[in-house]
Amino acid sequence: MILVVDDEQDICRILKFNLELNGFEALTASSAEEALSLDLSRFELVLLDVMMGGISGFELARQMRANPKTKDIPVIFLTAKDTESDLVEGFRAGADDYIAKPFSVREVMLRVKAVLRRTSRRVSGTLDYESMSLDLDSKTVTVDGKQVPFTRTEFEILHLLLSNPGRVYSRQDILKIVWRDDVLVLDRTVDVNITRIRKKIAPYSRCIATRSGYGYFFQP
Amino acid sequence: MILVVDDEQDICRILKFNLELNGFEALTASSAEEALSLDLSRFELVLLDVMMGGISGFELARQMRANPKTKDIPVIFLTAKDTESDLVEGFRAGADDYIAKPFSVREVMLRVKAVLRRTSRRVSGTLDYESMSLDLDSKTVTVDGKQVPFTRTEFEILHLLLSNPGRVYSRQDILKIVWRDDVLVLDRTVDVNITRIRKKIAPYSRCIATRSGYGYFFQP
DNA sequence: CCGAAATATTACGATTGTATTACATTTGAC
DNA sequence: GTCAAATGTAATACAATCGTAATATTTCGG
Repeated sequence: MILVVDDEQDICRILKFNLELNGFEALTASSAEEALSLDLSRFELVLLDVMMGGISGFELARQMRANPKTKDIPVIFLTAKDTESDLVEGFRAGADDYIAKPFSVREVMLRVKAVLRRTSRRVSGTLDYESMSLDLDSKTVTVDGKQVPFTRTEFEILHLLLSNPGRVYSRQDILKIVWRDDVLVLDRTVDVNITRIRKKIAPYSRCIATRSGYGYFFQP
Repeated sequence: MILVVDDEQDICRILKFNLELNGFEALTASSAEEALSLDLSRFELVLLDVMMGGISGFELARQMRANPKTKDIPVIFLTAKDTESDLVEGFRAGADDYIAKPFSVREVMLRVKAVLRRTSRRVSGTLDYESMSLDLDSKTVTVDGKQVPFTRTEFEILHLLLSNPGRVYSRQDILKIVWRDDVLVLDRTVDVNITRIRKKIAPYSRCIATRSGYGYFFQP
């Protein structure tokens, strides 16, 4: 789900329409205040206008960064201003990208996809939960000090879930991120892999939780 | 120290700012000519725009490869062009990676880290594991006090794997690091060389481990 | 509690990925 | 140029992985 925040209604409409055309879900808000009234943690990405009455886009982004629940959500700024100080301020506020108005819709879509593709999955180091550890360099999983053999697919799924504990990923989300674009696979395949992962991380099976009707998530 | 070469001032500024935010030192140049006026040998990595007035990024990379002092400095190309032939020319000119514009800043940072991690190999001294020793100066391998004849390719691969025990290197990683940039070789070639290495280090064969779907790594 | 829908589990065959061998081509020393 | 070593490719054998379908179990809404 993508959130568009802009005080120009037309821009909100155009972006929402095109995002949906590209297979994304989208919601709009016409001010930072309206955005703040929403549960921001459920968005995967925020497209954010800088110049708005009331709270500015920069300020909203800063507030998002300050909140643990939203600090990792990527933000792309939309702005007519493109002077150096604004760019710097934008990135200081935590921009993942920057698009100057007037923009082409096509360019926005490209950048959205580019940012989402890399969203919040670390590529190096380890992810830990209690005595379970996932090493991104050696691509190994350790439970209670014992190394557990994981296949590539299983590893990638656990990596994804563990990257955002508590966040629910639909089967489609998981398919989009873990599987390559060109392979076509059934939703049910995810279930099977979840079962395999649960079996392998035995003591923590219940940490891979199911949200019936929605998908899966890692439950600390 | 990382050098950013791009004729768009904004891009230079954004990248410099974010590199510094990520703990790197960075310098910028707005043309290949300006870059050449610097002492390139002190940089660990160069982010290089392809399309620039005057000397192109490709040409600058070629000149760097021709100079023994700079030939091993990794280069990441930034480019709006993304057709296959450009990719081929890029890698021929010595690219370690390739980022198409528009890019997300987060992605650039990830790739910078990835390239630096890949290329951080010691060049002198010895690498030891139990009774196996790899001498980087004489380029010889010794197992149980006996010198084992290694070919150049085999030596380089073992060197790489032994540089980061436990870290998984994909076949593409290995190809990029061990083979010359202008040589085009199949992934499967790596398999064959791994087999040859395993045979030669007999007692430690199983230390060269396979991570199916990912690549190979040295297992202490 | 009941039925329907969603999820879990299992087994198995197809697919993909890896190992090994043999062979052809290239390289380099003499 | 010749020979031997080096090295990439292709062919084949082998093994692991992964997706599907069939079946069991759980969850959800009333």
